[in-house]
Amino acid sequence: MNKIYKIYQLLYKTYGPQGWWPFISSGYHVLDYSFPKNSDEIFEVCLGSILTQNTTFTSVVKSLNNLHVKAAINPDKIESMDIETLKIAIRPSGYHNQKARYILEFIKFYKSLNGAVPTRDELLHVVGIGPETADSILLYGYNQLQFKVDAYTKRVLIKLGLIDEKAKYHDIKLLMENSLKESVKDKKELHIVYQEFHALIVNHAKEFYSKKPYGVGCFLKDIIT
DNA sequence: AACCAGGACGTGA
DNA sequence: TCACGTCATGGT
Repeated sequence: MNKIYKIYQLLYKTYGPQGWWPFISSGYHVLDYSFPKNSDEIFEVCLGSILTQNTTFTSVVKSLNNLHVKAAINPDKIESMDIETLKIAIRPSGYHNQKARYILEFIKFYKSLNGAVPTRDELLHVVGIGPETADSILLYGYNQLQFKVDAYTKRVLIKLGLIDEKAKYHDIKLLMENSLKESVKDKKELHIVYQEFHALIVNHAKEFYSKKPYGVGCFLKDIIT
């Protein structure tokens, strides 16, 4: 068994299932992987994925609630909104000028899909959608086998000596995906592992990797060596 | 008060 | 390609 999967197992045993993506109407959904249930929830994941760039999800929830009370977690509704109103609604999650534009750019793309599943490459061509946001949308919104790498993932893996400090997004993504594919053969189970793993890393890193020096008290170091 | 949060883009070298 | 500045609000 490879080290990456060992880390997953230890995190899962320690923290349990995370029910990662919270929905405005139904909240977290621990051990229920039947989400998103409809196009409204898919769009909500896309919106949240953009809004959460370099911000905490608690701030994103405030923004999503602001939109929700206007019944505006909907592509047409947002497009027809006054842009200043949109900016005010998403202000809690920061960068409201940029993110308002990103959201409107994404909606144009989203509507052109007509319900189809976007490819990763297509998403990357939308202004405001980088690798992590694309993977977030695909993994949590469209149930695709794309591992989402974030700053915490990199930080933890560097501390454990599993990647180089100069490792790039794609390097880390490949390490995670290849390691997990090797350990988990069932596709549905693998998808669940992708979702839970990212959530578990964030949960763990918030405690042990958010302030310097990183990794103090991190119990993952024990099983790696 | 300084620092960082579930990043992406534009610029110059 | 790559390092660096910028974007903004909220919590610790």
